Amino acid sequence: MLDLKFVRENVAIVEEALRKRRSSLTLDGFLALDKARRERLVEVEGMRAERNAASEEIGRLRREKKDASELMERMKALSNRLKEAEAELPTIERKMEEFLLAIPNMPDPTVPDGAGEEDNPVVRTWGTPRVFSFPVKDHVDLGAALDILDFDRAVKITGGRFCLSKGAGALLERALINFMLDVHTREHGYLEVLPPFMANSASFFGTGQLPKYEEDLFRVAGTDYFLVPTAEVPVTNIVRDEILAAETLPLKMTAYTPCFRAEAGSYGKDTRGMIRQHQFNKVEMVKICRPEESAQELEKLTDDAEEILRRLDLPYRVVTLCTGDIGFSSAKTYDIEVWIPSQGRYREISSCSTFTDFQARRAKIRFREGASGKTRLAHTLNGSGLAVGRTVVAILENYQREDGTVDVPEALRPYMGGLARITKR
RNA sequence: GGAGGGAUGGCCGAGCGGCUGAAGGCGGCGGUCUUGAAAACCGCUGGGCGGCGACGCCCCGCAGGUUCGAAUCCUGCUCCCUCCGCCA
Repeated sequence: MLDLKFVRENVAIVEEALRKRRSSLTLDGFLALDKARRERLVEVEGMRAERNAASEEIGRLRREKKDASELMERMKALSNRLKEAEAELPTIERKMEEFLLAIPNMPDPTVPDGAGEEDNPVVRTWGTPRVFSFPVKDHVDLGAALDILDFDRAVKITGGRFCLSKGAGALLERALINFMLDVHTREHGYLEVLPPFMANSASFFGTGQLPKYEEDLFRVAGTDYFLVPTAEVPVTNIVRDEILAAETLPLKMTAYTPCFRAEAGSYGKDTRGMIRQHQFNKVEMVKICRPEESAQELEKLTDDAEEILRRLDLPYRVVTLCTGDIGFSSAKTYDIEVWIPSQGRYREISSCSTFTDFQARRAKIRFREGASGKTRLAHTLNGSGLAVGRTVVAILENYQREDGTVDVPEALRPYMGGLARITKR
């Protein structure tokens, strides 16, 4: 959510940002609504002030055992008029709220202008895609032949866009989770947390998934709970409605969770394999920091995610999402894309964003400035470190051998009981 | 699931319907004292909205209601705690 005052005073700038985001939203009517609200407010508050003063006077009179009945009579009438005047406010305020909640974050000035994915500039590339001397298989064929990925059984158990991992496949998934968490906690200074895998609607409002993106979520029937689509939701909301001490910042947390996404509107996209699933594992990194630090923290966060790929020796590149491709709550996002041999292209495996104070304002995440004692909104950031399912895809495909077996990356072997190669049982 | 008890500021904790945005304590900040620190003493110390400002308004779990006036009374909801039952 943007600051109401900022929107009021910078309508042209906000509309320019919306245009750059290729958003169809306009601020038509916003200023009129805001004006109406303030006029009403002045009127109502004036009446309240009068009522408060009179009530005090009545209290004084009664303590002095004097008659206050005439004043009380007058106040009864005022009170009724006040109720009428107040009645319109909630409607206006609800409309204002809807307006504000629908406005996406302002893109950072360094975010390049562009319409979509194809306009995202490449920031850097690491590693060289391996040249295979044999026809490459994709992870579905590799996984089926090795009997470590079973999509058919998953369909029977649940349905499409689910996966059943078995044997070395399940072990690989578990090893990756442990490996990623260990690197982030032991070497990058993050605190490991294991949050609930469901969160209430207040939390989803806090990080911006609600009210706009409910159709992407799985709701637990008959409750106010939704399955988490990313650990960002439960972990960022750890500090919702809190005023943090400045010296505790930056807060750096990492969490493993499964992620549940309805993937509405992605029919026909990535239907094969485990690139796009309703449920996938992910290790997430979340930071809460001072506004002055957030730009630098985004760079570090992105590097923390890249480090995992470097350790796994998987070729990747980093792109900056352009204004047309950036997420609703994000001010700036780097996507890390890993090389997928079967597709001959890079695919997103991590998304690292700074939300500036956009989430913090919604979730009321503040900190107390040591010097002034003033409370300020914190900045929030998060990034995948990494999406585990897609890492499995990348490893199977990049480390495949001609005979259909798959080498285990050096860094993972200690996590897999020393296993150096995945072969059919 | 059944029966009780509770929800007040950064924390603990008072609060007959008017003098309570809220006693008192702790913590924090500033000062006196001290070579320095501690102790002692003094003062300050919640969040938000509107206004250039003086100032005004809102907030005692949430939402309604009663009343001239609600932290205090009433209704509904949410959450927490204790005991019993069930259960990984």
